[in-house]
Amino acid sequence: MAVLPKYKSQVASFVIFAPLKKFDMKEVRVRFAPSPTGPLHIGGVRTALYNYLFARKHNGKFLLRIEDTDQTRFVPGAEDYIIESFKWCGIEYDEGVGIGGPHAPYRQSERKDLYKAYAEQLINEGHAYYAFDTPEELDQMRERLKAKGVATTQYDAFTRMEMVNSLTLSQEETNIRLNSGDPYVIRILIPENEEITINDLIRGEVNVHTSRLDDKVLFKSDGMPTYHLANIVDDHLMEISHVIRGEEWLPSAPLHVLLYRYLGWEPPQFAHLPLLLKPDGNGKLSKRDGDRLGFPVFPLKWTDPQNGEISSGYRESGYLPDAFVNMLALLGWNPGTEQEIFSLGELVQAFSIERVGKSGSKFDPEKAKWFNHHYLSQLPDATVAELLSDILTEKGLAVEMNFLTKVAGLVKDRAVLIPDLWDQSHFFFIAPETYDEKIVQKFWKPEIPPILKQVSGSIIGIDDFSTEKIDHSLKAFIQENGLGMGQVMNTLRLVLVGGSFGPGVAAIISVLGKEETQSRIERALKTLGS
RNA sequence: GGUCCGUUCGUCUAACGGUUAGGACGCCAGGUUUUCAUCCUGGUAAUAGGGGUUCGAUUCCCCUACGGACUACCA
Repeated sequence: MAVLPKYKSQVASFVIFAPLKKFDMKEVRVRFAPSPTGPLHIGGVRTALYNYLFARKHNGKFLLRIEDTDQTRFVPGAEDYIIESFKWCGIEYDEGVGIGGPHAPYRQSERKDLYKAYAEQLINEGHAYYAFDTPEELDQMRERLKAKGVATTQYDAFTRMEMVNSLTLSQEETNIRLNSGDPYVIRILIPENEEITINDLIRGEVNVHTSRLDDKVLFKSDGMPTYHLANIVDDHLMEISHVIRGEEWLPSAPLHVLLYRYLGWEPPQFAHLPLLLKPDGNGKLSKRDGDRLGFPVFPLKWTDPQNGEISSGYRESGYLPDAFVNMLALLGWNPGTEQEIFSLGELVQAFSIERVGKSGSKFDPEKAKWFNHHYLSQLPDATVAELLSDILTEKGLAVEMNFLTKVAGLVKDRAVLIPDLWDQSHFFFIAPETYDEKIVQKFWKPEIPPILKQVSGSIIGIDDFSTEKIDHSLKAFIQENGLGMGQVMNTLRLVLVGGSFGPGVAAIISVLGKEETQSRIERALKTLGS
C-alpha cells in the first residue's frame, strides 16, 4: 500500500484512495461444489468453467469441494470423473479434493464433525430448533393441509406449532427425547413477516418474503448436515467471496442469506447462472436428451456402476477439449464483441460475470460440431498426425510420422470429429480392395484400361514427385491425348481410393508415391478388367 | 397449485431510449474445384401479445400468455 505523501490534503487523499479501495477488497475465491452422484453433465462443466474463468480473471482462487453429505446417493467413481473432466478441459483448481489446500479436507463427509456445533449455536440463539417428527408424520401433515386446500404444505410458521419439536415440547420433554437417543433433525426457525433481498450479480435484486420460506432441515437425523448448512459453513470457512452456481439454487438463496446473518457472517456475492436447455422443445437438458438426439451430454464417457449403462462423452466422440470449452463458454455468456473463437486464456481475459445472460440456453449440437471442425482444421499437421497415429495404433497399424503428417495436412479440413480423420484417410494406409459400384458403372469404360496404363507409364517419368508436378503432368497428358478431365481424374481416383471421395488426385499420388500408385493401377486393371 | 426467474431470426446471441434491429450456427443459392468436403460471396429469418411512460421504445413500468426452476431428513 502506497504511503500517502504528507502534503496531500484530506480531500486529495479521498480522491486517490477511493479507487484503490477495489484492490483492497478481499481475494476472489470461488468454488465448484458438486455432489458425487454420477457423471458431471455439460451444464455442470459450464458452471465449473465460469467459476474458473472468474477466478483467473480476478487473480483469485478456484476450489473444488465435494458435497457428499447424502450417503445414500454416493456413486463410486463420480469424484474421479469430475477431476478427470476438469483435466481434459484444462480447468485447473487451486485447492480441493485430490490436491488439498489450507482448508482441507475438501470432502464434506470428512468435515462431518464440524457442522453440528453451528447448528447448535443456531438453536442456542433461537434461530433453530429440534424436531422429532417421523417421515410418516410429515406426510400426514402434508396430506392434512392438502385436504384443507392449503396451497403450501410446508413446515413453517403456519404448521410448526402443530408438530413435535422443541418449540411445542417442554424443555424437559425435549431433553428426555434427546438423551434417550430419539432420532431428531434440526430445523431453521424462519422469521415471520420479513422481506429478504438477494443482490444477484446476474439478476439484480431478488426479493422474497419469509412467509414463503419453510423451516428447512439443517441437520439430518443421520448426523450429517444438509446442503443448506454445510454449504454455508464451508463457504464461510473457506472464505468464498462469490457463489456462482446454477439457477436451481435461486429459490433457496434467501434461506442461505438468513443463515449467514444468524451465524454472524458476511454473505458472499451471489450469481445464479441460467440453465442449459434441451435442443428441442423445452426443459432442462438431461441425460436422456443425449441418447434421444444422438449427441453427448457428458464431457467423458461414463459407465454406470450400478447397471452398466453407458453414456457417451465428448472426448470419446472425438471432440477437441479446446473446441468443447469454447463452445460451452459461449452458451450463456458472450464477450460483447463479434469474436467467437477463444482459447482458454483468451476466455479468462474476456470473461465477465455481468455479460452472462439471464435466460436459459438451448444446447445446439450442430454448433458444437462447427467449433470442432474449426479447431481441427486449425491444428498443425503434426498434431493432427498424432491424433491419426492413435487411431492407427488402435487398428493395429503403424505408419511413420512423416507420412502421417502429409496425410494429416490433406484431410484435416475434411474432418469434423477426430474419427472422421480415419474415414477421410484410410486409403492412404490400406489399398482399396473393392471399388464403389456406382462409380465403376459410370467411369470404367472400355477405353479406360489403356489410358490408365499410359498414365502409369507417364508417372515414372516425373522426377520431382510433388503435387504440383504431378498435377501438371497429368493435365498435360490429358490435353495431349485429347481426353476428358473428369474421365481420367475420376477413374484414377476410383483406382487409388476405391470411390469418389478424398483430396485432390495429384496430392494423393504424391503422398502415395510412384510404386504404390502404379501398384494400385495394376491391381484395379486386374480386378475391374483390362 | 404456490413462490421465484425468464421471453430478440429455427438455435446461440448483439444492440444498456433514436440502428436499414448486427454477428454466428443451420438452411438456401451462386462461385472455386477432377470427386466429396473445405473455402469464398450472397440470401432467408426475430423484438410473444396488450396497455402505458416518452417527441421516440427491443430497451423503462403494468397486465396477459408462454416457458423454466424450486416446492425432501437430495444436492
